[in-house]
Amino acid sequence: MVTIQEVAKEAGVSVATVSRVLNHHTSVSAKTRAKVEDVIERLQYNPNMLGRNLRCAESRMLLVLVPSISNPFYSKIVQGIEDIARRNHYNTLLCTTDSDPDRENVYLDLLRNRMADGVISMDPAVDLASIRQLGDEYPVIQCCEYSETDQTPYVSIDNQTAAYKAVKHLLMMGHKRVSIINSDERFLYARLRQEGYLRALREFDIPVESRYIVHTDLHFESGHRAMKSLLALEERPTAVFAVSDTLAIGALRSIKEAELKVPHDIAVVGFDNIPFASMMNPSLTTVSQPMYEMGCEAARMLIKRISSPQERVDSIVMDYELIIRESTMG
Amino acid sequence: MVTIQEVAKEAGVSVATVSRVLNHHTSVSAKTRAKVEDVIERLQYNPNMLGRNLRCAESRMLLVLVPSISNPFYSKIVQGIEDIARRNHYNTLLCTTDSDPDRENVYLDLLRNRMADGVISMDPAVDLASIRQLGDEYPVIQCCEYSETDQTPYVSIDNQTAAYKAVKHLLMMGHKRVSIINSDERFLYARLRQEGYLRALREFDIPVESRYIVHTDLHFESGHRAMKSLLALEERPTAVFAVSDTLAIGALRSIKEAELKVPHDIAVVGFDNIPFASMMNPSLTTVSQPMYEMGCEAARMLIKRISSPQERVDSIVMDYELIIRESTMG
DNA sequence: ATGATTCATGTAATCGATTTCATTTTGATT
DNA sequence: AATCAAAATGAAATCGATTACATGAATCAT
Repeated sequence: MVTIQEVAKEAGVSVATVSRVLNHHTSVSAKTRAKVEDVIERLQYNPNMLGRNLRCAESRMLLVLVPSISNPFYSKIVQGIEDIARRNHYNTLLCTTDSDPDRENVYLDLLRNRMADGVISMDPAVDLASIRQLGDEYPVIQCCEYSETDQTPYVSIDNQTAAYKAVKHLLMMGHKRVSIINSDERFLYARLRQEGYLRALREFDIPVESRYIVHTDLHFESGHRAMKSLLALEERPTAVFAVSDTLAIGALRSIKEAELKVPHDIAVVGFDNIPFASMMNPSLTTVSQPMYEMGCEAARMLIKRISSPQERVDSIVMDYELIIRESTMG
Repeated sequence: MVTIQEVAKEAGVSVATVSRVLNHHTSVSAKTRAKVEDVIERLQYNPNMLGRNLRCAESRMLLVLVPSISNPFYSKIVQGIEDIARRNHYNTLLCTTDSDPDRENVYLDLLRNRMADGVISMDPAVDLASIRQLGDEYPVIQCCEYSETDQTPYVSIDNQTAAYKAVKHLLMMGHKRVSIINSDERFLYARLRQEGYLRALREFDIPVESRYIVHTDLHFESGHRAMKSLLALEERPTAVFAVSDTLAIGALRSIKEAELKVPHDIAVVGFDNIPFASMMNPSLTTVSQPMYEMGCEAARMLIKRISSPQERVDSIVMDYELIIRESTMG
């Protein structure tokens, strides 16, 4: 492996000069610069970042924690993060936690071990207490999911109102028996979206029925199963609000298997507007979050936090949009 | 930040001893070990991996190149890679290239800059010449896509036969006008799958018609558009083989918009068996690759290559399975 | 021509770990 | 108690870069 020393020797200069050339310092004569660059080219020298990073006490890596990359919701966000990161000469370390605190902790060690300069967490199952504590010592940003009580900066949308509007859309179409397929209420977004659901029902004077409220995880199969149980009810719902498109897609499948028609027999609303939502048959009404932009903002916030740790960064609440498609409008 | 020096001083030993404790060397007395571990705990010391890695001339990072993480096909493979990597104390650096050679090259610099110890490339658009060259100097494994001519180890399936079987399945059901929605023939998998398609037609004495062969990229919208143009043909096909589930899903959407029935009017076969395939309406017949296992194997091969560079690693061709669902069987 | 100033370059310390080699300590054997 | 091998520990070199500081050369104003 070619090192800076060999380049220096070959070019007949000191390593300091080579380093200056590498880092585009001004105080190198054009002649020397040319000579060094020539040798670099000829020897095919590539600087060892471990050396540089050790010396500069940075890794130029951003840690990104997602529950899973199978959920396309996250991939757009990650794209935004990556674009901003790359533009600022950071690389991203994308880690899937499967919402497992142990795995999560292994990854957070990368921060403690200086292999990453900061972290963006999108995992709702994150141990919020430990994130808060980590946030005291390291740059941490939360994306989508966050804690209401502590001061870790986050970027998110108004989940409560978004859910409220989605459910209101169903109620305006005359539905009286509206179900919610929710994920675990441990997660803030799940609680908020359920609040939105309840708020809409209240506004339309519709009594809350616990049999219409189901909890599960975010997999297709779970949505499938949840819907199946709802369909088995004596008075089955005529509309369903799923807190994630993946759940809604599973639900659609269940409804089809029961040989019922969407939206005629049952209307379905999802959440996230993943690319598949528009491809479903019927296509899925859903709440669209500005995923790419959320990723960008999260990355910007993190980089700002890293480069000026004393400056405060404000949380951001972004806009969303209810996208009405076939699954609610025949 | 707490360093090994501070731990050493606090514990009243040399840094060498602390290092030995960290690395579980045997020649440390139980008493000293306990004392040091105590201090480590008390000071909340976390070793700086940049220091260690510089010294050990390794980064313990595996670079994984995928065209995009929006395609769920890759996420299962990546899971396999990650599991094996973590088990061997490697972290993975997941990078999306968007099949852009420039971006790809930026990521390969991570290898040259010693921020990664090896790379698994899944990008079919990879510049094969540059990968081969890289393979001479660094540990490189190709996954799914590979080069027939050079010796970079790969893990893949028999794409030609898999495609052949998929198309044969359509022909056996009596279809005479079978179309293929393919991606770019620059890619080996695209060429092989097309060969399989041709082989099946030949076997059934069906003349090849170029209007039934379309090329595009892998996005939904492209499948959607491609299908639309096929439907506009005077004699439209009665069956379609799409070389990717994403294309097939776009095609399904097109067919639905044309108010035709699948499989009654047109049968559709996809490729990859992404999780969405079984959720579609109708559910999608497709070729299932052992994605998770392929990822595992690729990671094992890469790690082997890294730890014993002189030893040869053999390429692996894995099994696949044709999964027949509603989109071909009413 | 001289001293001050700027510019280009080099020397050597430094980042935080590991590891070789030398030295000290321990403990068993006689 | 003396001897010696084995075990435990420490001093210092090392990985490959950056950078503070020193130094020498060139430029400039007077």
